Amino acid sequence: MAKIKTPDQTSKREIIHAIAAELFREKGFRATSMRELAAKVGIEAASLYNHIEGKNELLISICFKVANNFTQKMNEVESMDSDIISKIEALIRYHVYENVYNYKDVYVSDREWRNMEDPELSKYREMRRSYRKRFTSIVEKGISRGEIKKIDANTAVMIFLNAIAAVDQWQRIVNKVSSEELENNMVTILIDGLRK
Amino acid sequence: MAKIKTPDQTSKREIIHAIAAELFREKGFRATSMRELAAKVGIEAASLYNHIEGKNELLISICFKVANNFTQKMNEVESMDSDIISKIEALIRYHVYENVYNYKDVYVSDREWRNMEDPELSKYREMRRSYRKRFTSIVEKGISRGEIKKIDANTAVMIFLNAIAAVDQWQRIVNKVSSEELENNMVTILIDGLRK
DNA sequence: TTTCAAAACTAACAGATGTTAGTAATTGTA
DNA sequence: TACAATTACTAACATCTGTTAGTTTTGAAA
Repeated sequence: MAKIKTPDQTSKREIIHAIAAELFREKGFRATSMRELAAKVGIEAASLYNHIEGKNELLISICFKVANNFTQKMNEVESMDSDIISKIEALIRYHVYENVYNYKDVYVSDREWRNMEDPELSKYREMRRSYRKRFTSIVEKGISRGEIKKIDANTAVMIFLNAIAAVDQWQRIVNKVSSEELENNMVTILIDGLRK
Repeated sequence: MAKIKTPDQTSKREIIHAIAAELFREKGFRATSMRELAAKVGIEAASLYNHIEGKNELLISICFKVANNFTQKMNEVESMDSDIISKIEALIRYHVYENVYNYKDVYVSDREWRNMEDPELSKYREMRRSYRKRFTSIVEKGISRGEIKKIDANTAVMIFLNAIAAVDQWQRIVNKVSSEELENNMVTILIDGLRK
């Protein structure tokens, strides 16, 4: 036979995906060319197509990897047997975690998903919508149980999701503060507020 | 002479800028073509250049308009003679206001500024950095005065700025909740937290 | 050493892009 | 009505885009 590929841990396909995420994050999906990506991988643009299907596939792959992770976490949290505040805390901590350790993919899926096309675009939108809705339901249950103030649940969820999506600034902060300390700060501010 | 331009309220240049902001918001700067913009204005692409200098100018104009607004507001707030919580509340309310009534420009300046080039890019980055820093200083003063919990001020500011930048979702919520109610929700959640 | 698939290369495509040149139409003013 | 500036148009440019075709190189298995 031949060239069974010595996967020195990571296949070339995975390397391409990783570098693509990096470039999409830095410059945006549209502003990143296949020639630029290829150069950073160390091959010619045409050679990329021995490993991937095309530019769109790269974006689709990144977006759904992230969306699936968050959906799975939501499944876990919903089936937790605990009070509502703890569930929200778990979600916040997971968002922080993903944004710290997986920030390139998370950032791209959050800011560049609009560049997908149907049918993936519709499917992705639906996953986002569903995630928000499930998050909102948790907040609403907290309100009706008296654990949470009577605020608009949609607004609260929107604040949370966006508060947490500041990926490009995370890195700067994580270098000063530990990831755990960051999680604690987030939970404190979002759940108990600023006022002493 | 000739054609002194009857400015039926808005000049064509302003119309072009407004439609550009709309398209940049919907599809992104890179994904919006001059031909598409021209079609929406109702003229040919080449005719745009009788009114504007080029595509980059459109983005630059939008970004700095917004940046200047926020900088000016920060000047006002810094010179307010009030407690720190009130200053932060004033900033939050201004962010909500801008995001509701000026959401296209705000969104574009927040998500598409990376597409600028030097020297504008550097200048814009510096304005953002400065704004964050001044916001952080306010929070830190609040902490040292005992008005605010001992949290990491950088994290707090980052949460605030991003919580507030959820422009595309704002509109959906504003249709259900009034703008004032939205401001109140934001202030409550961010300053006093979720917990009852 | 031969073999053959994997993966690299060169060359080129067809289409889209921002922009310019040159020209014709429009329109308020003289 | 005639002038002249403004603004629209058509045509074209040079460049960049993602991708394909066809070919050569590579490297492990036989």
